Amino acid sequence: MGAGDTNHESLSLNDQPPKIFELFNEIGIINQLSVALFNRLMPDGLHVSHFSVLNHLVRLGDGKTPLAIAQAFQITKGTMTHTLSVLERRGLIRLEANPHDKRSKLVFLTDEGRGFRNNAIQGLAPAAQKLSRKIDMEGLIAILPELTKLRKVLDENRDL
Amino acid sequence: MGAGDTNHESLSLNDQPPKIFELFNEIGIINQLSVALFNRLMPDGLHVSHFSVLNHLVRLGDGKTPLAIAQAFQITKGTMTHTLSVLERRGLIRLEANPHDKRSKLVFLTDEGRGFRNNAIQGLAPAAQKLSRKIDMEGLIAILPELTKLRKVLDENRDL
DNA sequence: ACTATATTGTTTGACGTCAAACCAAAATAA
DNA sequence: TTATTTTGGTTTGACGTCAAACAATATAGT
Repeated sequence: MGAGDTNHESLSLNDQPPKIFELFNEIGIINQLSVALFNRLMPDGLHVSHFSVLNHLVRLGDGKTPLAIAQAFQITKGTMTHTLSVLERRGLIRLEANPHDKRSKLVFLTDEGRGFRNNAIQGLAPAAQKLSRKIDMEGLIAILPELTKLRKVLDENRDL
Repeated sequence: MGAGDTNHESLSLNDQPPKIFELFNEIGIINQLSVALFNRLMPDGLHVSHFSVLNHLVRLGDGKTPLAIAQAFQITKGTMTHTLSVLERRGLIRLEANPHDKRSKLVFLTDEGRGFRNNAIQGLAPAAQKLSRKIDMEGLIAILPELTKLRKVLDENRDL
């Protein structure tokens, strides 16, 4: 064993970073590059987070509460307040009072919101095509379950 | 085939999201949760991005240019300017003129910077321990090469 | 040498994100 | 019913991140 090797599995001061850090690092870079790419492809200077919300409402139906949407994306409710305010300012959603709970609101898509979502999908298509030709889909689909497992562990351990 | 199914592989308006989007989504959530976790564990309100820079300089040696560091982390040079300004304000690095190129600077660690990095590692250790007991390391290490491949493809296609 | 082009770093402006403090309404307990 | 606690949403303040425009220096081409 090398000098300074401490024989427990934590990150000791001299070690090379353990594989798990490498993994988080790789995931971080993939996230940055893919989000930056998506953002560049979004119309009107909007971001993938806006698209995600609109897409969510189209696919699962609107009339959801802000909190429910925040939880679906694992972001804080404060962040969702902010995202929704941008969407509302641009006229892509409408916020209404929740008749069953005066603390809360319900989010509805406007026609413009649906339109934006469809445009964004159109705009994404060419890049998705090009990318899909260079990517090993098989291999990536194969690792998806492993990532899902990791996500669940992290989700269950937010209080570490 | 269902009505509206268009039979090309792009994201059509009625499809469920293709697997590749699911993958990016899962990666995004893992990134958010892990970064938020790391940030919470960092001393003095600093963030994992600051730690990453200091750690990079310890492991690979300081006296690098800001641009070189930015490229190592795949972030823009503007972002690096900002990160370095925080580190400098806190006295964790020192910026010097580059004698070989008057446009450029060199980044050096201070003793405080090394200290911060070591503290951060200490602080990380307990959480890393707990997490490592709940994580399937084997499985994750196995998927690392697949992620690396994806990262490289994205990196080579920033201009999509 | 001189001009045109490329590169390093900074600035600006718009978004994202979190954690923590805060308010109002609802749910629960006393 | 009244008091206490919990919950949905907003606000604040500090960071991250990008793209685009800019200044200063370096390099290449002629």
